Amino acid sequence: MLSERRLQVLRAIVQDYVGTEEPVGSKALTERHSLGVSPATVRNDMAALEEEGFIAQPHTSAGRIPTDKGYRLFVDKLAGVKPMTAPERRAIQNFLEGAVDLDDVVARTVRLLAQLTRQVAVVQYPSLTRSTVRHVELLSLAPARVMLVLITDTGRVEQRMVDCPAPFGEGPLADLRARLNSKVAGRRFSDVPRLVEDLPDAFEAEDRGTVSTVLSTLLETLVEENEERLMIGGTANLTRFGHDFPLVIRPVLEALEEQVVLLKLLGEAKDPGVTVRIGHENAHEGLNSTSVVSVGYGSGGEAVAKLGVVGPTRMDYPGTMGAVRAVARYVGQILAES
Amino acid sequence: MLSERRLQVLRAIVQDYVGTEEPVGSKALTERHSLGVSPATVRNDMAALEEEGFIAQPHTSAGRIPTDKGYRLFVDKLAGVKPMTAPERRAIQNFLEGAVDLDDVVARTVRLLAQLTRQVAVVQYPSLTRSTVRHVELLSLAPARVMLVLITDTGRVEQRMVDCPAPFGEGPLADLRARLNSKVAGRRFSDVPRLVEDLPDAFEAEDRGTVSTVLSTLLETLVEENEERLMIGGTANLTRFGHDFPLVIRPVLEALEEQVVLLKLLGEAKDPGVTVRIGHENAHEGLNSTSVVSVGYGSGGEAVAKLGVVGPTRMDYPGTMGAVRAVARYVGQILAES
DNA sequence: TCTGGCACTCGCACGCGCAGAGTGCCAGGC
DNA sequence: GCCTGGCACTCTGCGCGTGCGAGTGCCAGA
Repeated sequence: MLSERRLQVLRAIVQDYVGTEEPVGSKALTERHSLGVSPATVRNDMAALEEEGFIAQPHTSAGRIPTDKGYRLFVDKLAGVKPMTAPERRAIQNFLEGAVDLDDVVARTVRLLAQLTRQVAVVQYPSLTRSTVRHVELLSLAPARVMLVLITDTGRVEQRMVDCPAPFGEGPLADLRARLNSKVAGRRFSDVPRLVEDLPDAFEAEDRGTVSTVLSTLLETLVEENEERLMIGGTANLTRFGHDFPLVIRPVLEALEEQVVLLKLLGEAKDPGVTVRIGHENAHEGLNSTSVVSVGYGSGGEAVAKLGVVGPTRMDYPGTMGAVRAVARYVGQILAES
Repeated sequence: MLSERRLQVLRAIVQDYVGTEEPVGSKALTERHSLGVSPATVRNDMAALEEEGFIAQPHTSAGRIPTDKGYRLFVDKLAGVKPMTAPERRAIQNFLEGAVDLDDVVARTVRLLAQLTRQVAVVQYPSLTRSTVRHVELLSLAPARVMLVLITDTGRVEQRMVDCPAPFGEGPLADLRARLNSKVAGRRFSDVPRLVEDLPDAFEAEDRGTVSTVLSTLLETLVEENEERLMIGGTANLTRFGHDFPLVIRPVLEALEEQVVLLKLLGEAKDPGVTVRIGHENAHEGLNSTSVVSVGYGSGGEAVAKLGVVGPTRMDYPGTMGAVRAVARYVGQILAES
């Protein structure tokens, strides 16, 4: 196992490299951190760290830079989560409280995260399947045309147009609306299919087709929107990625446009706390030189969606993790209130 | 005035430069375009074009590149709009027809535009103020809490939570819903304020406060959402901007995140047809080295919103204009159908 | 186990010269 | 009057060699 001092050396290397963006040498280390030993000793430690794969040199006779494995150790063992200061927390809260609706909450969250971390922010809309139904509304727009509006407890609204196989009167429509709501209001989305199963039986034969059509549209909405939406912001921060960035930035931008990729990325984070995926730990190739810091957020105790940031592996992990955690917490509060 | 041949030379320069991304010289020009004259003659023409400010050389003894003014002349006089081929048109139509709701229409449009033009696509959501009301729905969520749902003829849905000053029964709520819809359904949003003015008078004194609150939330929604939403896509295409791109790309990404800037940009395009703003013609500084090609689209004869692309001034104008125009046309059709 | 010293390696910045592309201009021809 | 071929000139980009400095690895001694 690595000695205490070697871990200190690794921590110092990570911190310096994150700050300067340049390979760090033994002399510079002893000057900037009071390690209490000489550069020569540090050199031996560095050789050992390199042997173990925690650091590497870009080329002989350059300083060392941390590897993905080095960052991993740093995040797991050497660094905590840096909490936000009180003024920062107040600012976050104030900014989020100005939101007028769910879209606005998400939009503000993205901006906030991007600003705080100076990285690319990704916020997932509160998931439908893990939410509960607040209300289902049916509107008759034409004799054989119904609009279905679905409202979740997180304030999300989905609507669909339904073309009915036969004209559908106001009476049966009101009936369906009432029955539907009494069945599903307050229930989780995942329970809905089971709950509405026998609803058509309560209707006259002539309306049964229409009722089934409406219900299947409702179920479709649940499934389709399970493929959830995201909002992204702070892409301008990509320009601070590094010097060589034309090659790096391209796949990142592409990955960011692939919602599926991003959702998978966020979905992989299973821990209750902040999750960090470093470099090659990300399954997607384009993100091999980035790190993803993500966390779940929710209106109650349970996470209904994820949010996070994407940045260079060379990032300020403690600060980023602190910001991500704080934002998630306050977004959860805002959602619970509304 | 410039002679016919000089215009030909300018056209050839623009075409070559757009293709190769490199300054074009007199010799290359005569080889690739059958101008029927020698390089020396072309050189004289180029000198004249430079004198007039249509082209410039990056440095002495390099070829010429078009200036913003040169592109302007090219777009206005020398190039038409390249129509899409029949297969392309079919592909566009097929792709857009798969959309399930408005969000999806917009999302697909963005992807389509980005793919067709290989540039950054911007699509504005159909505007509220220029739309008409299809339906207003009021849902009682708690004794003193009402959800307001607004549905437009373009399929857009907006919702707001209303905290009432006093409990509001189902009876008055149904009454308000009916009166409200009979007043505003089918009317333009801009007419709504006038139409609902005297609605509170029809209610009992105890409910009037609540009715006013609901109405003012409705009006607020109209105003706030007048600040309209956008969707952006194809940012990965920014990497094809040029070699020097770190400096160029940054302000562009920043501008793209400022919805206000983009909305203004699209808003400036007043023509009924495709509008092109080249380089410094764009008011926003960050976009001084980009061109914006935009056009209005709408479900009926009238434009309800804009869409367009942002790319390097060195772009294929005829092709881009053709793609933008075609996509706008088909999106309009899709919206009219739904 | 740590330290100071020393030789060694390499990347990088700098200066130089050369080749190539492209221009401007001029004198001559149609 | 306009076009053309020829010629001298200018500039950039590239390859090459050199010197410098940062940083390392190793070793002997405390």
